[in-house]
Amino acid sequence: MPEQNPAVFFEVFNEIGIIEQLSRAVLEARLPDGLIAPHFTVLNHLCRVADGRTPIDMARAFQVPKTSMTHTLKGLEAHGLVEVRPNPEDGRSKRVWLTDAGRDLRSQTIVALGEEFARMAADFDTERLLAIRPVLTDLRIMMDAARDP
Amino acid sequence: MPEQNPAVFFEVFNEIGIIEQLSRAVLEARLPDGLIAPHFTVLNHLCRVADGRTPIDMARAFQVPKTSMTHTLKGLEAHGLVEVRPNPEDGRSKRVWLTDAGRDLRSQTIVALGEEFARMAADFDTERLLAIRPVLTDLRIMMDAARDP
DNA sequence: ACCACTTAGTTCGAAATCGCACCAAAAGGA
DNA sequence: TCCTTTTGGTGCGATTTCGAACTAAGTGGT
Repeated sequence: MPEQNPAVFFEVFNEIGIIEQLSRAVLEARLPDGLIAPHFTVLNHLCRVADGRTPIDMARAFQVPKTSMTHTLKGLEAHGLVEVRPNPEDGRSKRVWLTDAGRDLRSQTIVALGEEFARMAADFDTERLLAIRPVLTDLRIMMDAARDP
Repeated sequence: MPEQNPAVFFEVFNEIGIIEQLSRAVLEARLPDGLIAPHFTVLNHLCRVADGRTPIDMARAFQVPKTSMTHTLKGLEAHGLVEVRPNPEDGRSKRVWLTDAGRDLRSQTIVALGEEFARMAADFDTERLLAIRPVLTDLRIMMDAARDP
């Protein structure tokens, strides 16, 4: 007979914390020196979602302070992976565009990660991941909606 | 017809990254000023696993550099939550002991989190968490074993 | 006993995160 | 229009993370 035991949140969050750390290490091992996970996240977002986004849009999308986004974009710009240009429609803001180098680096990283994930898939049934994905997504949505505004 | 698609790793890690961020925010909102998640992790570990652990043991358990552990312990010590004493069995190392204040803070935080998780359980069926927990655990174990030594 | 090697911990410096304060531009009400 | 408020972005400083180099102490081979 199942009971609603909130303690399972604790255990799940604990595992998630460790997996996040390990998966971040996997990603960063495949990035050039000086680039870390947040840099890749921005490249990926611009590529998948919408090139030409404003910094504040992305800060909100990733739920990081805008000062952190400024800093991350500085790093990407220094590596020639994005271009930050003024926004002609709003003098306060800017727009961030991928360069060819940025697009290339993102693609290469995706490929390298794909290879690594394929190796992992030999040791771990991806069916089980398919099964938990919707639960993680719903959990994320619930928590996102619940955070204090 | 299911196929082994490594891309599901990407999606799962992405959700996990977001949930980690949100759950860390939930924890840190319930900690006193100046204390963050790693501080609590150490308190919890000492309480649950073994009081009197050496710093290097905990650094390895959490897979953080030993310099980070030194820093975290400095913070806990400054708040009077742990005591760091020399290890009589090994002149190089130290042992970390919870103070009463440390034990109390850990308990109170667990209670506060329990209340928060109970609220979450009203919006999210904990049966689904129970179901994914073994998958997360196995995934963590697989990745832990796979990381380059 | 000696000496090379390993191990635990710290110091130091670089990079990252992020709150606070600030500026410039936009928005909106009177 | 004028003036207040809001919004996007940055500069600054405090804290965190973490690698490199160092010290002190234990280990082990000869």
